Amino acid sequence: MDATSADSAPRDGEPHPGGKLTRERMLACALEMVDREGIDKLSMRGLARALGRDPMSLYRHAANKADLLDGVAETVLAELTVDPNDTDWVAQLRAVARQFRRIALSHPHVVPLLVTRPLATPLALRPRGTLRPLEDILALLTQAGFSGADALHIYRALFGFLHGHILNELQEIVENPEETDDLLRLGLHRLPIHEFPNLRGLASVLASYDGASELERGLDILLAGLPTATTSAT
Amino acid sequence: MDATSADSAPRDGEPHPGGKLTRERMLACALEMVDREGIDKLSMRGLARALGRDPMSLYRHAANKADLLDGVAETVLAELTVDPNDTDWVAQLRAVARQFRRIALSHPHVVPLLVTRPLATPLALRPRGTLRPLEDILALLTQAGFSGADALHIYRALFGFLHGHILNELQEIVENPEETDDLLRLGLHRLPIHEFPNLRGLASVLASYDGASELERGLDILLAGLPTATTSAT
DNA sequence: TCCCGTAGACCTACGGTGTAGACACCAGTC
DNA sequence: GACTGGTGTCTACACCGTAGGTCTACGGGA
Repeated sequence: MDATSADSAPRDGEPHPGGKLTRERMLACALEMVDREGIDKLSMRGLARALGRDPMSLYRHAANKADLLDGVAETVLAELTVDPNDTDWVAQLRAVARQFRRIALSHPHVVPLLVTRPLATPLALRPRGTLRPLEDILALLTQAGFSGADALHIYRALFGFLHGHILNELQEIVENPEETDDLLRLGLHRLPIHEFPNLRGLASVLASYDGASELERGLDILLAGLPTATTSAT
Repeated sequence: MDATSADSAPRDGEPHPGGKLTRERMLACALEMVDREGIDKLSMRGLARALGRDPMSLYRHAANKADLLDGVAETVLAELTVDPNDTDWVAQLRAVARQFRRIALSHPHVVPLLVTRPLATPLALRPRGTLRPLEDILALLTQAGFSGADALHIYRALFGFLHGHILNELQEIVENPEETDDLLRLGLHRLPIHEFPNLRGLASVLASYDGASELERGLDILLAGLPTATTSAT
């Protein structure tokens, strides 16, 4: 009675294409959907449809929708790797920053989750994968000679800046990409001239935003200023 | 037949307590609900209930729910005032930063809206009240001698930092406020010791976070570093 | 005076949502 | 064989955002 399938199909003709459903597969599929259609198009039912399962199956692997979203954020953040043994802490932080930017830009729809979910959960209850970069950066900085308090301070300054920067960068949305005139491209002609003279005058500058170099300039300022604001090390 | 009410009641006995519904009243009520119960407890139907109207009435004053949320964010941001004629631009930016922090802390549930809504809308289509601070700060900085490009750069750096800072500060959630031991207060005892030694060791530092002074230190670094990163003025 | 346009409020209804609760099935272990 | 715990499924409930249509009051020409 059974078809060509391996030992995973229970009885009917191939009900579940790829064997058992795991949390990882569920999260991967959810991430893919979010990347494609944005965060509020993700529904439990839609996700189940994409996986070919019953919607209620998902609740075996996530307590509720919030938990699923936490999982998606954790999946993305897991791409971030920190080397706590790097002896050049400045270089390592720069590397982390660039990595973070790259990850955020490749999952723009997840960014609201990344910056927003921690507001709802006490630190110790957050997904473990979310705390990993924090722990590793603390290790990096204490090995570099900073006190725990200063290390924490630097972590906060760095990620505060990173979150702010990425929110800035993702706001650069062009309204009419095919238009050549910057004012029209950005839709700024809609603003009344006498109320927003400065803003309208900056069309060309707005249009030429360069996120990568903006990040570097910010890092320059931050990393130059940090040691003097703490009891400096090395 | 009519009761004590003023000239606003049409016929039945006092159908609408306070006269006609306006966008301002609707937004004020929405803001109050969000402040009280958080953002995802706000529904059109619930809001209508609180206002004593039919749910569909709200659509006379907001195109849809997203527009309503934009309105709430705009209402909050309207509390922010910038004096573009201040001759001391550094002091003025500091004042704006402190104001922003105060506003954000008094409406913590709106913060996700403040940092997140702009990601969905091109700059020129955002609510006007949202663009006001930008325009005013550009005016302030160009009057101080900065080029338009540098002014925009400084605005971005400031608000990037502010958003990052406030997201940081609002993450400080105490799990068991009545507990005296910091480790238990923050729930850090739940983390495995061998996986998160540094983080667990920082319980006391985490518990004594001071947002106000953190903001000031960040501003010191930022405002000291900015002029050298641009073609400095005054 | 009549007429008409418009703005505000309301009602109904549709197709979606998250998820509680109960039940069926299976693999292992005693 | 009986029991147990993880997994999948089905049904059902309460709620959501909002399209479409209707009723009423009001203001301004004609």
